[in-house]
Amino acid sequence: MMSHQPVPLDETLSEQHTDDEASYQRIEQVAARTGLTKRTLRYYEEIGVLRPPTRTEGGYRLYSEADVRQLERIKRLKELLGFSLAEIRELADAEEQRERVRQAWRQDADPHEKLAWLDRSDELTRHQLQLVEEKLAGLHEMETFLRARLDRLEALRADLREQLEDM
Amino acid sequence: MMSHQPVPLDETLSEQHTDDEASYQRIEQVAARTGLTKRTLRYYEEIGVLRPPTRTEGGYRLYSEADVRQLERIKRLKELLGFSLAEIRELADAEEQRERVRQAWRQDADPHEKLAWLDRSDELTRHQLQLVEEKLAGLHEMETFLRARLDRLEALRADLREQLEDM
DNA sequence: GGCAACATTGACGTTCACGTCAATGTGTTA
DNA sequence: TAACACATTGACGTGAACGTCAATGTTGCC
Repeated sequence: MMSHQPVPLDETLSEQHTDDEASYQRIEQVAARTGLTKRTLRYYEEIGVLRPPTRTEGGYRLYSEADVRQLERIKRLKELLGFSLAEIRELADAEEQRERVRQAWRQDADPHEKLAWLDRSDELTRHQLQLVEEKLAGLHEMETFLRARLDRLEALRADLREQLEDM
Repeated sequence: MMSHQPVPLDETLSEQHTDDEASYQRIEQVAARTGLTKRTLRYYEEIGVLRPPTRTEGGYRLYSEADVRQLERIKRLKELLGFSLAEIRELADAEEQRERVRQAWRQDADPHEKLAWLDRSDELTRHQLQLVEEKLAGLHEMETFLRARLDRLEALRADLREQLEDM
């Protein structure tokens, strides 16, 4: 009821202005860029896999470039790797935890506290890595199997060609 | 109403008796071995991702070792690689096509026909391989990223330890 | 041949990941 | 400031992948 420029509400006094926050985009744009639907964007926010973007005074969502990157990561985790949104949410939560730790890092001077945080971060990362490694192992097995089959097919083909030439 | 031994109906005159068909198992057993539920086994059969197993005269399902292996493949495709049952069904259909081609292989004497079949089989396999490669690439990227993070964490840890020793 | 244990087929219920529609408010442009 | 495109929040609908329950039939064993 009194808006002129589409200026985001918070982050105007953002601590680090990584020029990600320079260009905000509305939901339609982001949907088009990511290949997701508007409904999906709202849903991801609703269930907590995407942190709520900023809003205009009127309540329109304004997505940052960082948000778009996160959405693309989510999309890959889902489509390419078959993670459920629940799993993705776990990963995202872990990332946020890590982020908070990084923020607090410079605040805290106690090296023992810092070591504990490092260990926590390390553990989270190793857990994620393990998930990835498991899937990698399975895929490698399939790859090997399929390549072996291709080789066998090629051998058969060679036999056939030889047979044909001999006649 | 007149059954004595749990002898499967068909495949008793099976063309090749690969001693897979030697030990048939009932649904409970198979469920326990595969970690799937009985409902899931029936469902997979219903939607066509698993070819219907043989039955006793009374109608009990009897799964072969080959069936169990197929179920384990399906499970991996789903849980590890995130394929949908629709995708898995496509892959299974392709496999069956390949199987039929193999059966017909010895029947047909025309080398040109055989070459055409080889090409078809080759194409199916390459398609499957491509799906796998795509997922592999995505996972490798994630792996690299996570390993780099672990390295950075280790570097920070080393710094901290040094600091502590100096005091 | 009788009985407990396990199987079968419906049929309906549930969760996830959205799709779709309606009622209403916002942003931009003429 | 009127108009029109685009946004918002409910709310209900949907397809996939099963879970669960009921009614009934089968198998193995004594």
